[in-house]
Amino acid sequence: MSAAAANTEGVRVPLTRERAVHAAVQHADVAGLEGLTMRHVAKALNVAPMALYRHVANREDLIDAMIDVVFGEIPLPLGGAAWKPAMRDRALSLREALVRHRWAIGLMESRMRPGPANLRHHDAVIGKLRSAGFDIAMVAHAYSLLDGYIYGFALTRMNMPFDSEAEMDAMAQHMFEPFPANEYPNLAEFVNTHVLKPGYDYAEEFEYGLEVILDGLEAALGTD
Amino acid sequence: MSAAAANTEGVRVPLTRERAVHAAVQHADVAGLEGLTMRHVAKALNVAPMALYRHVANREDLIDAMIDVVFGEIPLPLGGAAWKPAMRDRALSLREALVRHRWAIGLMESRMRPGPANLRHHDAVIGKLRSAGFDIAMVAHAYSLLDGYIYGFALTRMNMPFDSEAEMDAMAQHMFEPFPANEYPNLAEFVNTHVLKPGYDYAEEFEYGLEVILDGLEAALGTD
DNA sequence: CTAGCAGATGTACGCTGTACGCACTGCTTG
DNA sequence: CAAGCAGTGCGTACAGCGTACATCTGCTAG
Repeated sequence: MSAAAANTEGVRVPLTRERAVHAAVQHADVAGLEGLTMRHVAKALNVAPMALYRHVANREDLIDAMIDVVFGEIPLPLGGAAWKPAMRDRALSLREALVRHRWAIGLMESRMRPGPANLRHHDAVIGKLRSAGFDIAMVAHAYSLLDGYIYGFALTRMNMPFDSEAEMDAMAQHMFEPFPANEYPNLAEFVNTHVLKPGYDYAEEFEYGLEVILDGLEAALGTD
Repeated sequence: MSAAAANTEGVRVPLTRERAVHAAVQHADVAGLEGLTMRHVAKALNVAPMALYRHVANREDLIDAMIDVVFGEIPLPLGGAAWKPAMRDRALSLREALVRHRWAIGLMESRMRPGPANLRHHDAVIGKLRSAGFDIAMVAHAYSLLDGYIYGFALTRMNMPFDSEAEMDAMAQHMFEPFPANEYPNLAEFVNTHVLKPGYDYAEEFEYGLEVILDGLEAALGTD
């Protein structure tokens, strides 16, 4: 095989920052952030590990770029819609992106080098709120509440990727196993009659809280 | 030096799980989760790295135990107080614990092996809500909203440990540096006139959102 | 044809978690 | 007092990590 990068078809495809970042995102979607190693990303691209360093400064830089990809997937609230549906749509889009890219939860707001999509996103959201009559302090309140809730909800549900109810049930059993029955009666009742109830849907839970927050902000906006 | 562990005074102090976990918590408080290596914890205890494995199954098990220490620092809502002040106190205690132990944010709710303090805590909180008239579905709503907000707020503020305003200002400059001025006017206005304003206090921001959520829950409880 | 150069590579280093087996301790028995 | 035993700490070793550095390769400009 030639020294130059080649894909599986043997056609020469030069490695670029974009290709590297995309491969990294795809890998992290499957293997998580801990499974994201420079060597694995390189292997996915049919390239030597050190080749990546021509296009990214280091692993942190790669992750910064990956986060900006996630921000880029969230539509900007640009239209003339009212602030409330705009914020609701943004919250749902952001949540969907976080579900697609679990590894990004916890990193979205803690990067020291925000990318352009990141800044553009926040600029657009703030602009939407400002033009809807939120003063600066109220923007801060709204943003804290909304993003706190969105990221927090994603975070607390991150490690619950149970597609089937049986899987969920097994996990619950596993967690309670080391403890005597009835030691935690309230928790047991809650888990048994609610979380494990057929048809329980996290997405509905998310939207309930979102409405409470949006209504609370609307009320606060009126009394300002 | 004898084969048995000895502290700096030469008095023999047997290594225990508790001592190991405590040292790990202290180390993580300073060095973060990434800086928490088995070798460093061992060094802090004046012990060989592998000695830890007599008391801890592996690094994950150690972290599980550390998380339970954090849960143990949060007072349980036991008294006869009304649910609202009880939930407010719990939220503030939890937030304080997360500020003390930044490394724990993102791990508190995602452990597959919850410890006894963890389960006791959730049991007590659920019990408080139930005895205040929340039905099971309403408990789920309240818990999702409150914990989502608490953890999310902590998360979005995690990497903002700026004690001084000058430090905050420098960080903001640094983040905007690579971009042309006025490319993000709304964001710039927000950062300059609010975040960098003297006297801006994150704690106040947290409590504002907390009141909105508690009021929203109270209203929903009434109309149920 | 040759020079230069950008990009991919191979090697190597210090770090990590931790499997495995040994060595030492102090207690429990006879 | 001796013997054995269980518990605890240690030393060695290995695979895998991020990445510094020097080298090699193949394209492009003259």
